[in-house]
Amino acid sequence: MNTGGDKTKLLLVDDHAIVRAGFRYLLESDADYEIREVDTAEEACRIYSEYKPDAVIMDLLMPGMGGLQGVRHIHAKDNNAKVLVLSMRDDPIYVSQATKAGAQGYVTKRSAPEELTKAVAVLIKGNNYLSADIAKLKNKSSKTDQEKIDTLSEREFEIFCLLAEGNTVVNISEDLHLSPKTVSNHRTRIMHKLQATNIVELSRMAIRNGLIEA
Amino acid sequence: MNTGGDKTKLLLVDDHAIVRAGFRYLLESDADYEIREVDTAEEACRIYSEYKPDAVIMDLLMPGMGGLQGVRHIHAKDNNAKVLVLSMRDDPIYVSQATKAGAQGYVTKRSAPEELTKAVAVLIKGNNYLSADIAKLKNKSSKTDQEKIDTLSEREFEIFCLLAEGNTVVNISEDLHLSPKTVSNHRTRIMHKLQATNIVELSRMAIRNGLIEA
DNA sequence: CATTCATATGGGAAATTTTCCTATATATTT
DNA sequence: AAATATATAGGAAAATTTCCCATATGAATG
Repeated sequence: MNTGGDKTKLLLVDDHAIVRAGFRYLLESDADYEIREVDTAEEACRIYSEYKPDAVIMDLLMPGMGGLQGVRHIHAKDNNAKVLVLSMRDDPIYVSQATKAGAQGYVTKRSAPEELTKAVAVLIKGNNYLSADIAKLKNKSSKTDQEKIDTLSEREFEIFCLLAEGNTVVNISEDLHLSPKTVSNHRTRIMHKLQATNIVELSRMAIRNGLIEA
Repeated sequence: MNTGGDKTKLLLVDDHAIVRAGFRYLLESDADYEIREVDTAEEACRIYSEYKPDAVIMDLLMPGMGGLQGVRHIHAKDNNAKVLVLSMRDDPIYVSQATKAGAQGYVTKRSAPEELTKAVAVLIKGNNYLSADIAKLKNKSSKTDQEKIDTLSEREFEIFCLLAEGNTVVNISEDLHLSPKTVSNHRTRIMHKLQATNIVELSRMAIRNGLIEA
């Protein structure tokens, strides 16, 4: 923990030196932290046990194992570890993934500076923090992609993947020995279930969720 | 190298044990290799210098640094390293990337078993190997995505990105204050120039090339 | 300077695709 | 036995896409 009178220790994990420098600047002007920086999740895992930081600030998109894996590893080492995830994306795709991996907080590059320091303070007190813009986005799309995809029947899921890969209705109907009408109707149902307004949204959803590759 | 009388040493890098097992089986029934397996590119880099394999067989899509990075690292360690890239995708998107990274060979999961063993043998003799199906695909789509995208005019590129993000023709026409007919005609031209047969292919091309996010 | 060329713009008509509604068959659950 | 979910597909209307054409404009070229 950090029960003594010594400084609160932070570990800053990001592959961009500029981002680390920015975060360090913000944090140091907010409170008297002791901060250590590393540029890979691998390195973070390596020094975690030795450095024993009060909180880790972890970027998600990094070369190597990536931040998500990093969070998992650190959480495995110390299930009281406090990890604030810093996403360089706008959308909250990784929020639930990060939470599952063991993160207590989630902010994006778009978050206001005060939010970033506040998030760190909140985590250190032992609470969770979800950035305001992310919370808003999460609400907007009330259901996650995964939840929507889960409502598809087996056949629908099969056709969903084929459509997402760019196969045409006629193509699929030939592959599956069905009438084009059948596939076309499945298609419409799938779009409804996934709340997609066109086929491109559907395809991107499949890509985002790792069902197919771009 | 391996000038002595000892066995030819191979390093098999793939995160799927089943694939490694399959490759090992094929290789062992082809020649008397000494084979070592690892499941990450990181691990491969770590043991490369110590194991000094005559050739490395590397999958591209792996958790962690990924195969491409792995090839680069190994090539940096030993610029005589022989690396056969094993792609789990059908399309040859990564061929030039892999070659640039320092790979001497490229085969896919679709390649015939004899091709896989042949590729390894060819590499060890010091030559390059490109699998037949990949060569065919490369010819068919003689132009790379980038080259095709480069043929788009400014307006076309603008509309290309909007379409790729899932905007409809009518939507775009309103945004750009154009007739839906105009955008629709642009759309058709774009599809021709990019040799896409439908809008999903177009979108995936944009995602693959980092123009938009999934 | 006239001409050629690429580009941007859109109309018209045909072809295709998508949607919406309906209906049947089958399997599962209650 | 009845209700429910799913897979299948037809018909008709609506929407989209393609293809061909035409015009306008600006840049490049002989």
